[in-house]
Amino acid sequence: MPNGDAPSFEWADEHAGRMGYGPLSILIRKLLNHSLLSTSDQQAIAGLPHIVKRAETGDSILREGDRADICPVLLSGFVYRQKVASDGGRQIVALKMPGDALDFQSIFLPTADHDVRALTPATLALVPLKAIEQLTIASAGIARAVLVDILIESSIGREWLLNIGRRNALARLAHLLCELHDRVNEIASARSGNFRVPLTQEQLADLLGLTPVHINRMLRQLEQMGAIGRPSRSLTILNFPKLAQISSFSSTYLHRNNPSGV
Amino acid sequence: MPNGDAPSFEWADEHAGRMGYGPLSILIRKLLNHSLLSTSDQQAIAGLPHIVKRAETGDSILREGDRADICPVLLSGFVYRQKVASDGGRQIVALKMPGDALDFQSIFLPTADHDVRALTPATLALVPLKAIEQLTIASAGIARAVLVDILIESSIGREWLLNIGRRNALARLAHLLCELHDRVNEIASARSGNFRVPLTQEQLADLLGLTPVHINRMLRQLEQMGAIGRPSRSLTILNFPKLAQISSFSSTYLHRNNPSGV
DNA sequence: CGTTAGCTTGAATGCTTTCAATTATTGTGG
DNA sequence: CCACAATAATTGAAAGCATTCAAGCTAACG
Repeated sequence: MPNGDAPSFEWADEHAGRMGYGPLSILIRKLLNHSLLSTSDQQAIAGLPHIVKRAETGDSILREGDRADICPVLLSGFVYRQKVASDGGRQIVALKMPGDALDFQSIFLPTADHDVRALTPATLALVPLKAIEQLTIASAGIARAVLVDILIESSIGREWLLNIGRRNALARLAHLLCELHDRVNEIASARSGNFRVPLTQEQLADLLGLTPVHINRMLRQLEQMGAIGRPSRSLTILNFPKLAQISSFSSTYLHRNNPSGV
Repeated sequence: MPNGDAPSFEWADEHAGRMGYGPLSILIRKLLNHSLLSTSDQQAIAGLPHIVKRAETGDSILREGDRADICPVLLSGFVYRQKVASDGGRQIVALKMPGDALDFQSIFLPTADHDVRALTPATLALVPLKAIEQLTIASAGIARAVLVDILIESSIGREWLLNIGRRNALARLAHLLCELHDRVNEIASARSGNFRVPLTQEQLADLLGLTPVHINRMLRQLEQMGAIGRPSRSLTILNFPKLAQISSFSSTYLHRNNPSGV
């Protein structure tokens, strides 16, 4: 049982229920970031049957090999996908933000190929896959929005491959922080500086294909450059432009267009 | 102009026109590997308007920043996706095989986030995106098949992240070769050993986040272990089990299920 | 038959890891 | 409220895997 002290990164809660759409309104908001949805589409999503559930840090939400029949939607908190190598080495292969659906994939691919775990305390809406599948069949607009979501995650994955494969440790770390900065600003109303990154050094290492020790040294370097701050045991972005310069960051791969601009 | 000597890896040609479905029959076969398609769905795909075009090794098929209105389908040969870092470093982020559609993404995301280039001489069927989009709207079965294709590519991308992020050079290389072996056997009728890999050492390096020099040394090591052969300037897989053992390869991430087994 | 792209090799360098030990922070229980 | 345990962060030194640099070689192509 968690005590009542919610950690940061619960912005989703600010919006829960807004627009009269209930918990799933955050999913609608997220989809509207890149896709157009008719009022009836939005109502259909809001009306999806679901159970709200709480997950604590580290909890497993989906396991490799599972055959899921529900699709969790992240209402608040952060979550990651991971794969584990035979020698025990772990690689985090995706980070998901509030409003993201975590397992559209299981609609079509029966067995999960990776784990999903809570990065921070999180709240989830568990939606039956059947219900989502029916919605995508009933509405081309919703099908489209779901697909765009999947395509953007793929695009991010490709950028990560470039990041891990071709950048040195410092640039790699800076690049990840830039992406986090941009993605978080997408859901929270943007306040450019200062954002507390909810990742331990070990998690950063598993995200970037490095070791915790080396992450520590690179963080210190970024701190000395004034790019980040590290009050007590946390990590904040202080100078986004500097991070972007170090990593040659360009956000085009995030595909954040206003959908009207089609 | 190419001379008449087709390189290896033109298996697609063996099937062109088979089943009376014309050039796109290979796309249908590929989709049938993982999805069920009604006869009318298959006919609809075969009937897609298209232009057949030839691409030579290294030709650019799609460029980052492009706004494509056609989706190339790979009829024969191999193709890869790449991203380029600001320092010129290149990362190959996907390999595509005959029968694969190369740019479903542009239906929904207007600007390309990566390049697509020919790895070998290749033939393409250029299909108007509009036509594909209409098909996916008209047939839930086709929409599903297209989506599954995208999801499997994503799954492969996640495995690549694990491979590059967490395995050493030798295992990384062995793992890639195992994947190629399996994916090629999926389209050609499987003959387990002996398969000529159409990648230069430089391309292998760009695929695995390594340098050509180190690839060379790792190849020699694999050769000495009897896992691969290197007649003249080419590369063949001799001992798949050995490669699988070196890299702890498991093919589940390829999601090759018979679609009837749903 | 020369040219060229791709492959091979050795030596030196270096980025990152590994190992090992210490310090700091958070949370818990007395 | 303080002591204690547990997790996370920090640091230094040594080792190692992979890169870089530079040169020579080989196969393929025109």
